[in-house]
Amino acid sequence: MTHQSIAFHHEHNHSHCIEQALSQARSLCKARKQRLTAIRELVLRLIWQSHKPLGAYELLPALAEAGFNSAPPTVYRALDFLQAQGLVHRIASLNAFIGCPSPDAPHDGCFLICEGCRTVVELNADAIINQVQQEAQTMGFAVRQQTIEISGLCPNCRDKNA
Amino acid sequence: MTHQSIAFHHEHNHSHCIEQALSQARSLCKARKQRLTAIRELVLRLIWQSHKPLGAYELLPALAEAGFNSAPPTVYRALDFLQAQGLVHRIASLNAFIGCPSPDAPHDGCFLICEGCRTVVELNADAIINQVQQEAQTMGFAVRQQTIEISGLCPNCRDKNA
DNA sequence: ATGACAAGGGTTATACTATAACATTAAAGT
DNA sequence: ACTTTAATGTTATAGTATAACCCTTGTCAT
Repeated sequence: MTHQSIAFHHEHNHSHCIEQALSQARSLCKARKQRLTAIRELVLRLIWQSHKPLGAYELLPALAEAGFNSAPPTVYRALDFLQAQGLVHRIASLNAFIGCPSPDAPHDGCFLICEGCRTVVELNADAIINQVQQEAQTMGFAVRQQTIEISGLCPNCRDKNA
Repeated sequence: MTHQSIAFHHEHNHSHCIEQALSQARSLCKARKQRLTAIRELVLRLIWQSHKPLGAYELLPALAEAGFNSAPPTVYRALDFLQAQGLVHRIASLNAFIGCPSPDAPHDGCFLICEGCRTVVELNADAIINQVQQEAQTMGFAVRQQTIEISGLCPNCRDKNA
């Protein structure tokens, strides 16, 4: 099983995903002298509770339960920080957020979004990105950011429908 | 000048773009036995008034001026129709809509979005789409829809900034 | 230590985007 | 003409995101 396809196998031990994401976040923030505060860490943990993206407003109840303010700015601030650190990505086509499995280097994700189970996998898609760069260059266009979101059916859900 | 790059040259005779888009829309709808009503045609014309995407709410004042109801559902219905006919695309990363230059065959667009002048160009990006298909196939993922939106600077704006 | 400054968070209000639900009107087919 | 369907009008509301202001807490130089 490749790293990338793990999320499409619902039998995987997901607590590994969570713990790895959190410990990586802690060490990255430390190295960058950024503060992974309680709110920020909680939001990151909540987002990593599954491989399904969560909307900002879905996070608010859990913040309230944990005793924090649960007005929208609170969660958007945390999300802004996490995005800036590359710890989460925003999925524009879903208005939702997903944890980034490789936050070491800043990058734009390339996502496979299952319309059956809503699982999202981030591809390591150099080939696609290079292709985009090449097309853009032909037009004299200087790429700054790429939004690449592919919707369809993951292997599991495709088989179920068949 | 290629068809695709026209929008990045602001000297082009844009009335050609508008008239071509509208006449093509009329003939397509006729062939498909779909009704390009006054509201729908107006919305399409408004969207084609530039190569910059427009938000749904930016269209409402013009609808009101033309004597139509200008509540949100009116414009969203028109946009839904135009999207279904492939006459406009929605840009997810901007929550905005842009005219499609090649509505004959249904397709997902691949867009270059200039952050300087906000002009958007739709690429004819078979190479990218094939690359995406290939990556997805490797994962056993069945692609249904692609959202590919590239932000950056068009040739004009890039030169200005330099 | 302490004061100045910057960063984070609380709070209220509001902007922006999109759809639900139901009533009314207009068009198309018979 | 009658029926049926499609389109539009209308009101209300859901969902997403940010502005603005204030207070608290952490950081750092002195």
